[in-house]
Amino acid sequence: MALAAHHSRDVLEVGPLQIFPDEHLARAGGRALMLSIRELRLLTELARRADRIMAREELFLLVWGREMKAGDRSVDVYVRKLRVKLEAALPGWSFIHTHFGFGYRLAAEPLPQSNKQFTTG
Amino acid sequence: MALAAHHSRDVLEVGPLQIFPDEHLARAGGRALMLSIRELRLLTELARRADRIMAREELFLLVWGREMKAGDRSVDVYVRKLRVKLEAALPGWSFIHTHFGFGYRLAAEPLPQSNKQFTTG
DNA sequence: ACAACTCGTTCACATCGTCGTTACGGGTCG
DNA sequence: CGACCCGTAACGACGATGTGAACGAGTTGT
Repeated sequence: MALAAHHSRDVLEVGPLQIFPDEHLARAGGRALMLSIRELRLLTELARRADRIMAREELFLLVWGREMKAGDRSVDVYVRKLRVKLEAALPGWSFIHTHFGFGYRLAAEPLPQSNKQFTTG
Repeated sequence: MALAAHHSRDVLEVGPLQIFPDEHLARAGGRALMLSIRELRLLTELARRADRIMAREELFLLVWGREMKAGDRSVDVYVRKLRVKLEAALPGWSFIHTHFGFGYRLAAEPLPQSNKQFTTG
């Protein structure tokens, strides 16, 4: 626990997810994710407060750098994009959790197994 | 102004339950619970007077912010919702106890083991 | 310069979650 | 046993969130 202020040099880890903000790169179980700037930025800010609920307004301010206008759905849309890519990279995991009326929370949680998928036959 | 208002910053603990009112979040043994606004609010108010019996009218006033009308069953319904989620998160524990004719009391109590579930054979 | 592509933004519609309510039945107490 | 208290499921309405798609601006490759 050296210094606090600049997030630089850091690696953010959330379960099998690794995020290297300075390198503009995120890895899922070692494999690099193909994320756009906004996507990576959003994931990064979520990861900085992993396992805590973040309001849309807070996220928007951190990622877009300006106040969020009422009714703006940008955060939702990008959460969706992230979910699709994370799901593709790490099926069986769930990362971005909706807290109705509050915001989103990032945390690596295994998906409830729906044991009907492997019909080993 | 450092008066009563600072329920903030607090963590309410009841056995394996943790409640972070400011963060709109409650945890069961570390794992985040998915509660709605009302549910969280009700749990919070119960937790603030843990182990003491609270009348429905008192709870309603604290959670809904207005007087409870006679015959209103809202508190009962939300107690039920909480019980379901707490039971799912921490089976083997009992949290919200009914005091017939008086109200409810929050306290973490281990469930009496009904040792008939493991038929080891 | 042009075409092909990526990205960000915005919209419209679909789906889901929450809330307050009600009804019914079982539980509890006198 | 009878009156009341409580547990519980279900409903409709409303708002919040999920989702796919269109559009234009900017970028890259040729």
